[in-house]
Amino acid sequence: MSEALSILNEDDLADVADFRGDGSRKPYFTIGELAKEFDCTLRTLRFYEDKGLINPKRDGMNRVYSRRDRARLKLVLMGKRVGFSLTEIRDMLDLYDLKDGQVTQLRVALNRFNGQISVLEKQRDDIEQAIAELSRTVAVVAGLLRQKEAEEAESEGLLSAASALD
Amino acid sequence: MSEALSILNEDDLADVADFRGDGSRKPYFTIGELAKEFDCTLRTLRFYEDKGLINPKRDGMNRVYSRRDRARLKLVLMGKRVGFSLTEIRDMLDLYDLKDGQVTQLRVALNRFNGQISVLEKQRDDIEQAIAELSRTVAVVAGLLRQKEAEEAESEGLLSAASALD
DNA sequence: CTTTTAGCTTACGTTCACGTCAAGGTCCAG
DNA sequence: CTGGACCTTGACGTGAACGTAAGCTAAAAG
Repeated sequence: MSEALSILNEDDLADVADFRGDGSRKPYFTIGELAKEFDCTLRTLRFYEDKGLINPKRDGMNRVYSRRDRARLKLVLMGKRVGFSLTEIRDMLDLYDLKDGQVTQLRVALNRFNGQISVLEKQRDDIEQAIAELSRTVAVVAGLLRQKEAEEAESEGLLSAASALD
Repeated sequence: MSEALSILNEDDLADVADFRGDGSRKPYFTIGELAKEFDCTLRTLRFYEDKGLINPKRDGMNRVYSRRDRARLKLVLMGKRVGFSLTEIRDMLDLYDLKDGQVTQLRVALNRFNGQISVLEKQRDDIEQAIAELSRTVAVVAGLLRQKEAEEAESEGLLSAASALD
């Protein structure tokens, strides 16, 4: 089992992003620690292992998670938040450790990476559109609210229906 | 059944975004038309109706979708792409047609809108991070590939099995 | 007039992503 | 040495989001 090329290992990626001021630089984690840190259940972590998303070592029976495992988990949860399935996430993670440096393999990987990027860009645009829409609506509602509040303060009388757009 | 206030109806929102040069300004759609347009199944549309996401009128037995229904469907699919559950989406859609103009209701709605906005912003940031990460990786892999190709061109030795696309 | 097309309802099946017991192993404090 | 705390592997259950098949109606097309 050649541990392969591993272009960029997640240690680097996540450890950079996750630089901690405090001195907690633990190299290994138990399943319970990770579950608590990322607010998921033990079952979930075992399930992810079952699906090949994480590969913790063993100390006897017990799972031992490296920083790499932890970083991968982080990516998994990120992926989930933005709507990817676990299998999609596994495929994406697998791209990170290509099994060899064959030229054709690299080409395939590149294509898939780029594909993934455009998917993500589309997704981001969708979200931005949604944000814009919501913001506009917020503005309108806020205006309406101020108006209502003014009315309410002014006349303590009857309420008439004020609008009907359709 | 007072059809209520409906602060911003989706007609406006989506019709703006969806301004078509051609003159196809159909006011009503069949289930099949919508299914084809948005590339989903009839079952899906009926399912969404069951879940209260869309409310087509009926012509006898047959469903008749208005532009409003169509716009809502669009929002549903957008929501799905960015990882929301159908119930979350329904809640968000419900915010669009508030049942009355009570001040407290408006306040509640405003809060939920703003909450939704920050969720979306977080999501967008996640995605942007992922894109950045992937782009960096692409750069690295592309460099590696160029290097490999150069090596290969240099020594015209043996042809080892070059492909295996499983 | 039959067949195709499009739609309907009812209802069971499926996949994903876990939840929830059940039944037990290991180690440490009291 | 006994009770927690923490871990293990099954295995069945569950909610979400549909798929799929069966059997019916109504209209259009050949």
